[in-house]
Amino acid sequence: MDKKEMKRKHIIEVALKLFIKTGFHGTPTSLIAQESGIATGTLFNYFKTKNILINEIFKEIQKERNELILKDIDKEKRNKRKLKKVWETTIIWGIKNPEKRKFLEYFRNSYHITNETKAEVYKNYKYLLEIFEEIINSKKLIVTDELMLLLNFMGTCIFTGKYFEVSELDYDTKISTEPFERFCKSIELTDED
Amino acid sequence: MDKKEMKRKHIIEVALKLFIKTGFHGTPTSLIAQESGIATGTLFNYFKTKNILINEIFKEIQKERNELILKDIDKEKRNKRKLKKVWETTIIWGIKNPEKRKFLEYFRNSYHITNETKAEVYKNYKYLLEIFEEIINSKKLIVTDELMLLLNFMGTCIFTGKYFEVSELDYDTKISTEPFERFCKSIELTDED
DNA sequence: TTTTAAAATGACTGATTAGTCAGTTATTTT
DNA sequence: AAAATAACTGACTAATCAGTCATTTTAAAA
Repeated sequence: MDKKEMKRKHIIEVALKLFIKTGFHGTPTSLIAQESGIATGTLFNYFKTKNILINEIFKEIQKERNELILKDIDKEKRNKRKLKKVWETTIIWGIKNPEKRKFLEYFRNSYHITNETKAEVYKNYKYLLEIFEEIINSKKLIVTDELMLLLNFMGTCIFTGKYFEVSELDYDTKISTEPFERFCKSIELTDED
Repeated sequence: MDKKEMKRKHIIEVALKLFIKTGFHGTPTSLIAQESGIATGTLFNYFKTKNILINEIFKEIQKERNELILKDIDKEKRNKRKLKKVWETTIIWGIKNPEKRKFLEYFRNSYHITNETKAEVYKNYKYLLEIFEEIINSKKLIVTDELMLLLNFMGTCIFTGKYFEVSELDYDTKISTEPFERFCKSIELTDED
């Protein structure tokens, strides 16, 4: 990584922390620059506007998280194991990266994030939809559609992550597996699937 | 309701819409006043600061929603029926009040909401925790604790609400019941419970 | 070493903002 | 009806902010 890219990453890291602490409009660009150890003017050499900056942060985090979740997923043959991998990686990433997780939580629905940025994010869920479609077909489940199943899955997963945050516990496979197994039970997904 | 209270409610309604559209710092108090049909100075007669305003909105919505959910809940004897009531009311309220739902979603975790306000909100979940504690004990479930079960329940419930939002479907008991029944199945909760 | 190009600087600007307050209007009390 | 009180008004202020640009510093090329 060249010097310029390193500096860019550093600014993103600093701005991300400030944004989750005091919000977008609550964080002056002058402060972002100061905390990054650069002049205000320099900040705008790296990101043309403050809006572009927050969108770049969003995309960067989303990309990093998604690549991690999808990594090696195709090595798993069985759908249950695939889901388990997604489940665990999502939760562990959230615990290891509390600030990034919070950033996504805070700004996912905010008006600062452009539709273009949001569209990029939705693409990431395509592979999960396909898995659920397959499960519905093979198990002949009576279920509204794969989107409903995906949302139930994500809901339980995200809120299990929340459990670790609220209870301030370290990650524990046993605790994390429990709600996952309950979800599988509810759609009759076994180790054979 | 007296005139003053009506005006207060009106300002809250206007500000709520603006806040979810352009955020806290993105919404000038002058605009809130203008859209409410009052002078800027008058706004500050009703709410001493902008921060107090957003916290009041938050508390008001949370209270309204919670009272509706808890209404008549004790009329139900069986735990499954109690949960079903919570489930349905939560989702239906969200569909009927998309702006208020969004407001809670956007600002629940934001730094504008004081700890005092947040503490008030957490109290609302006490009755649900008790229900889950009872279920765990009576069913002798192997489960981390009642908080985990509560979060799994809320996660699935909120994301089922999200399903209706994303798919732009009207409320449908059949569609809504499906994921609820799946959740019950996962904890072996039957109509007899 | 000298020249050229790229990167960084920070004082500055034009615009905007939350909240004030002296004065006005509406309402209630005497 | 007059006096007293309460509610409302909006121009104003002191502060803040995103983004600019003329100048300086650093790095690369000749």
